[in-house]
Amino acid sequence: MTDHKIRLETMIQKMREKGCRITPQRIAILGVLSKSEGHPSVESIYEQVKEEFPTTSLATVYKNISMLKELGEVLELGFGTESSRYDGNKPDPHPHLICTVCKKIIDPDLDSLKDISAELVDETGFKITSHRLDFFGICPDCQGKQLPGEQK
Amino acid sequence: MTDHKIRLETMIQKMREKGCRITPQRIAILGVLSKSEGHPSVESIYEQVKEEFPTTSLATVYKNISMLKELGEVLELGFGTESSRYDGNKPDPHPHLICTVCKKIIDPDLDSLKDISAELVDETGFKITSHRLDFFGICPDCQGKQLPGEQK
DNA sequence: ATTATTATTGATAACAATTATCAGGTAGGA
DNA sequence: TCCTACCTGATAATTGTTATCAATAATAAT
Repeated sequence: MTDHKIRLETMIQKMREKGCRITPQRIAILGVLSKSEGHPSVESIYEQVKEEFPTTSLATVYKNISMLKELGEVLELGFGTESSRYDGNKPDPHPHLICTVCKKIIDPDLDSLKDISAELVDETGFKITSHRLDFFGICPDCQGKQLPGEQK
Repeated sequence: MTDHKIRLETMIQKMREKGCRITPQRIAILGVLSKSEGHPSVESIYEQVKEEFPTTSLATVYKNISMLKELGEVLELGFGTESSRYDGNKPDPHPHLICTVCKKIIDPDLDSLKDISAELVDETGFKITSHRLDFFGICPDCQGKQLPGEQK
């Protein structure tokens, strides 16, 4: 069984436990989330689900994602006015590296975060519940595409 | 001369250099930004400016902040759907610690970030231009206010 | 100081992502 | 199979922010 199949089953199980009904649209949305590597937007999920269920409404996608957020099964990455991106495979906070040109988002390996977090608790007395760490830059691909001499 | 006076003069000077006109409303907005410690929202800046200039429009506040962002003189902290908060005193990216109860934002001291950033460049080949690091939690004050036995 | 130019202001309309509403449909238990 | 509550789909409402535009006022030139 592939990773994304396992992840899909896990999400379906979580929903069942909460007494949610398992509809075909819901499975399709969970499916897209479990199989995508690239932190899709709602719009992107919507487009993919519509291939299978052409009558699907955008509202349905939003409602399901909202439910998954409450269940802690999806991580939302909001970016100001731009539409949010979602991670259905690693729902716990982790660092992201975002290309500001092509909007690609990748998960770098960084484990020095825990130390920082512990340091903060000592310093401030906060009870830390979550965090968000994003690095913005230009990926190797997009650096190559830049015209010579072009700045930015 | 106080710190915030110096900061105010710096911002006015930056504006002049860009050929911007120095209006009373503009000075008032810069004044609020330079003197506030608590990362104000647009709404909060608006309220403060209106005390001095009651006819001020919200649009004017937005336009001035937008201009300051372009000049690199103010740091915007967006939080999804909630309204953004602004730092006019430390416009370069730095970590924040946010109380999810009272919405207070403080600037903790953390300098291990540079190492992480350098590590990322090596690993991924990205050209990193900026970053964002936020910790969410409950501040000592709000921990005290929680009712005994109350969770979350 | 007066005038001309043009950025800025203030009021409001427009916008875009997300959320709420609600009638009709359907999953899942009796 | 039938019931009932949840879910879907279509669309209206919401909210923070941006665009529009006529009137105003800051600056440079006279």
